[in-house]
Amino acid sequence: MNAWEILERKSIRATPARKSILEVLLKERCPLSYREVAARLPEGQDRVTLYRTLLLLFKEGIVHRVLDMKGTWRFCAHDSGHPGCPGNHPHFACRVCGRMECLIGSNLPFVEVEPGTEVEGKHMVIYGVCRDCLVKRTKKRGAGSL
Amino acid sequence: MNAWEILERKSIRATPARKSILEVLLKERCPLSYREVAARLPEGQDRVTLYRTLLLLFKEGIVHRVLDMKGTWRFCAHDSGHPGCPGNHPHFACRVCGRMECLIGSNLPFVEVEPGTEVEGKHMVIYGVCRDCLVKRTKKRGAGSL
DNA sequence: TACCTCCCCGCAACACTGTTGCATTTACCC
DNA sequence: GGGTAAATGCAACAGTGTTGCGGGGAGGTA
Repeated sequence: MNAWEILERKSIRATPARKSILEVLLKERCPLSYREVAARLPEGQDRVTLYRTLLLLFKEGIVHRVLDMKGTWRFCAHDSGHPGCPGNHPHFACRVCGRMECLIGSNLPFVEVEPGTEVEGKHMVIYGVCRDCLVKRTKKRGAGSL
Repeated sequence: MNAWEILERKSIRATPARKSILEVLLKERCPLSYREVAARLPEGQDRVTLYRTLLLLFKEGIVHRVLDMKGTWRFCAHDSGHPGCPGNHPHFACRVCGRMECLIGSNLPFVEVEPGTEVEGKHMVIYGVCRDCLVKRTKKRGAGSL
């Protein structure tokens, strides 16, 4: 399903700004910060419109969002082929390149809370160094020690 | 163990600012934001010093920190009676009052990541409405319907 | 087609968290 | 008590995210 169809199905006006923002998220399958989305949009896109659109897409359930280790929101769209989407999975954040990935394979585990508490959702971020950055680091070390 | 002893044991200069900040965290057992810590300190405490001190306490392993649902760091000190402290447990964040609690009872669950990835840590936040806020809400509704 | 209304967009301004550089002051060791 | 390295306070900055407001465009109605 493309951006236009998704917006149409939710009865949201498919304006150029919304279409292009959603297209960016549909293309990149990992959670992007507002800054990363902006970098993939034609220059001149208003900052506030981008924020508002991301929030709209989130509230409509079209994308999910997760906080990275810097405290900024990242937004991600998966098509409906993934059960439990949007959002019901842990995420991995690379400390080196800052990239984040959805760990689609596993669902968020159950955690017991104090009785009488109303649970609305949960977030889980695993952080460390991704494979690409580990490889780069190893290569650098190798070159340096020659 | 009091603040002075903790700092002494880690060979950190026990300045008044550090002692009072650590005392606040030792007293309140739930993760506090810089703003909440500042509110519990005598007025006039410098913002930057507070940030630097919180970061120092975290890096020294005296406190742990966790991101709340607004993307701000919260710092928390537990004494060493808790196994896996500091930090190896999920947290609960109340959407209404903003308060956060440590779910000391359970450890962070294992999650499988892509092979070749280096995992350094993980964060888990369960969000919803805490018991106190639920009670208040119920009372309000009750009063309104009379 | 003309009009009208609602919603989207862009701009300006703001609040807040967190960081950096630098000069001054302080705690600790001798 | 003096010297030194570290801690503090101040000013300034960067970045994220929000709010208010006016203009303009899309879509519906007559």
